[in-house]
Order: sequence, then C-alpha cells, then structure tokens
Amino acid sequence: MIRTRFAPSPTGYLHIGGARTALYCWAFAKKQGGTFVLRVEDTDRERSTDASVQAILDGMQWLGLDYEGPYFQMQRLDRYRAVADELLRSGHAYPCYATKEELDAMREGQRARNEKPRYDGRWRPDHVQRSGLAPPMGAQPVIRFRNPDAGEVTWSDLIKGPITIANSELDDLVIMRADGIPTYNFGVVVDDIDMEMTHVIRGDDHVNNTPRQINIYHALGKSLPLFGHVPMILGQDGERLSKRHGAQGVMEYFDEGFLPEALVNYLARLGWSHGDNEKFSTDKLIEWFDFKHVSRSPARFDPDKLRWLNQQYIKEADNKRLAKLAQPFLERDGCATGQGAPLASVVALLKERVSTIEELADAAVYFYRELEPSAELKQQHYTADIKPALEDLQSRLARIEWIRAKINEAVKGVVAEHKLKMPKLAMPLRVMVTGEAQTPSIDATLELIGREQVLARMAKQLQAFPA
RNA sequence: GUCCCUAUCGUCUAGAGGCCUAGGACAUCGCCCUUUCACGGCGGUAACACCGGUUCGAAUCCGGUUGGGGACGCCA
Repeated sequence: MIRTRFAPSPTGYLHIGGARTALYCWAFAKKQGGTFVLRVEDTDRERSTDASVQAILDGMQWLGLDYEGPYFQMQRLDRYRAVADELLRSGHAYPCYATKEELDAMREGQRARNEKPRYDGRWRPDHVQRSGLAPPMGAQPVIRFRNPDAGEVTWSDLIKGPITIANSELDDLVIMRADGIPTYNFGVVVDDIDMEMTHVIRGDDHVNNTPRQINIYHALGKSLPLFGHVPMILGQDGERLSKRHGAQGVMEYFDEGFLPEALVNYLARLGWSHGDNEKFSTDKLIEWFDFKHVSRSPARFDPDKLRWLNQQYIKEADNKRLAKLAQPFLERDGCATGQGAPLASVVALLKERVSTIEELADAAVYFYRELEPSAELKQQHYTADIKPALEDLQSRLARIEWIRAKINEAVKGVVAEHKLKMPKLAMPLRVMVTGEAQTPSIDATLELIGREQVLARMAKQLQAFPA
C-alpha cells in the first residue's frame, strides 16, 4: 500500500512551491490507490502559528487536495523521547553540552579557514573519555546523533537518480533539544517510520538532509522509504521566490481571481509534463502522473502562462459559478448586482475577454453603475457631426421592443439613414453608455444595461457634445 | 569556501543513439475574422551552454569547463 505525505511547517501561508510538492505527492498516491497524509511539523515553537496552520488547511482545501490527518508533531513528543532514548541506549546518540556561543565561535573559525562549518564532535563519548571533559553542573544537554565517520550514503532518487554523499561530509546533528522537542531531521524520520510512509517526496532543499536521515533509519534498524526530491520553483528572474515576485501564498491567487483548477493545472505542468499536453483536468493528472517526467532542474514561475490557463478555464466555466465568484469583487467596486442585469448573463458576455475573475468583475462595472468617460475618449469620439445620428438613434431606441435583434436593427437603420460607417456611430454610442472604448458587441451590451439606463446615459452624454 | 544537484527557443517543456533540416505551449511579431477590444484561425522570429571523447552515427552516453540552483542551525 502506497503512502505519501506532505509535511509543511506552519510558519506562513501555503507556498506555491509547497503546493506543487503536495500536488505531486497527492496525485501519485491517488494514482496508486494509496493514501496521502498531511503532517504539520510544528516543532519550531518560535515561528509556528495557528493562523498558519489554518492558512495551510485552507490552501489544501481550495486546491482540492484531500488527506489523512492532519497529524501534529507537537502531539507526539513522548514518541520522539522514547526513540531518542533507544538511540542513546544503543550508542547511536549522546548528550552534548556545547553552548550556542561555543558552537558559533567554532563555525566562525571554520569558515575563516575556508572549511565547511560542522560540529567537531567534542562531546562524543570517545572524545570525552580521552579528554576527561566533564558535563557542566546543572546543564541540560541536547542529544546528538552519532553519525558514521566513514563510508558513504547512496540512494536512488525517484526524480534525480542515484545520489551519493560521503559520511565525511556529515556531522553529528542535534536530534533533541534540551527542552525535549525533536529537531526536524529526527522528527521526520520517526514520523515517516511510524506513519509507514513508502514514498518521501519533498523539495530539493532536502537533498542534503536525506543521507543524515538514512543513517538514522539504519541506526534504528528500519527499512528505507523511497525518496524523491522535486526541484525548486524560481521567480521570473531566476532567483529564489520571494515577496517581490508577487503572490506566493496559494490563497493570494484566490484573492486575485484565479480558479483552483487553473492553478493546479499550471503547477502540475511546471516541472512535469505528459507529452504536448498543456491543459488537462485533475483526473488526467492523476492518470498520467509519474516521477520519470518530473524535471530535474528548477523552473521559473511564469505569471503570463498561469493567466492564459486561467482564461481557458474561465471561458468554459459555468456562468452561475463565475457570477458567484465575481460578486464580491463587484460589491467592493460599489455595484449592487441584485438590481439590473442578471450577473450570470453579464458574465456570459464578458468571460471570453478576461484572464481573471477580478478582471471579469472590473469589466462588468458599467452594467451596474454609470461610468464617466475619460476626457480623452470624449475628445476622440464626441464630434458634432455625429450628434444628429445619435439623437435619431435615441428616439428609435425609445420605441422598439427591447431585445438584442431589434436594437441591432435600430443601430443599422441609423447607420444607413445617415450614410455612416458602423464604427462611426458605434464608438461614440459605446463610450456614452459604458464609459469605455472596449466592450462586447454594442447591441448585446445595450440590451443588458436596459433601456432606461441606456437612454438616461445617452441623454446626459449628448450634452457633452460640441455644438 | 566545501559538498550535492542541474544545463533544449525569452519562459515551461517534448526528446530515453539514427524517426530531429529539434516538436508543442506561453510570450512576441505579422495576416485573417470583426461594430471597438477580446476570443478564434493562419503564419513568422526564436534553442540542443562550451570543449574533448565513445560510436558508422550524439540534443541523447562519458569526462572536463562554464553557468544556474540547493545545502552547510538546538529552522524546517
């Protein structure tokens, strides 16, 4: 039975990178008919917050990633203590009394000598015996894992292939703090063993932790899960993703009007591929997902492509659903969507022209509220020669049956009567009624805005025409 | 600095020795459609980092160089 997990630390929102890793784990488990587990690694008491836990849960839910759990490491402290004791008894771990200041000084010296900073093993039992070093009175020690000195650790990474790291590169890592809370590398191993993980899929930044963890598995006499390290996501400039690259938290994409299926599709496709397929459903992702096609090098996040995908999904999304999503944006813009044109109809008219729900809402404003055209637009389209035609149209619109076909008929009638070209009449009309130069076709737009509003806006704007 | 990983169009990628005069998508440019703007359709520009091997043959295998990313915490 396949079991995978996503193990974020609740020190912020659910990240784009983390979300993609979670998505891959989830898709793989689903494909194999296995289980996907969510485990919150909250052992950093300084930085972990309940708000972050909630943000992660919200993000997972929005993306549609269901899971077993969540489990919390802080609720498993007894278990880590027990395993640490086991390691102590078997001689695979030992207490260390080195102070933070002492260790900082040690590393500083090593860096100054161009050496790799690492714990020098000063409290290793054999060293203590030789040097006669005695534990300071009353000090609570941390527990360090006694890493093997010689040999090397090799594993076949699900994504990167064989990776080998020499034990001589590794030092004795702290596994338990003085207060009895485990550190990352230890908590992970204990949990992955207890939770019977078969595949440990995580970010590239953990490659260097893997040999340390493998050594702990060995010391515990446990068999290894399979490891897979997915590359990082970089900003457009190739730098590590940070605030200046814009939205990073998954829910920020919700706030900006992205559809979860678009984000999922984009994230799935960023760093993984299935031939030439660009747009595919989550079901297809599950059906197709494999580690073989996960790329081995970091990928840059491309907002343009995400927007394009979002547009594709918006175009085919249900109008009622889109209306519901757009409504909060419209209300924020001071539009009462309860009156006037049904929002779903407005959405139907606009959805092919926008990339986000936010843009959809922005484009819908003039259906609910009068917008004053800019001075530039008036200057460009409000000309004296066209005024008679507009007045003619005004009176025709007052008489006809208010449906798109008849409105179209009226507009075309005026164009013919006054020997005009269509844009010559349509553009000023568009600007007068919507305040904008770019809208869907004018007859459909007028129909939805409604006769009363159209005539009122025309009458008002006609006064702004030159004489 | 040391160690690990990595390298195809601007970006995401297809490609697992001959199917490649390197394919798709985003972006970009042009044309068409058009009642504006979009959508859509058609077409164009654009890449195997470099140097050596292996092979009849290399984008694909090996080595090196260079570039990029990551790690080096009582953070995860």
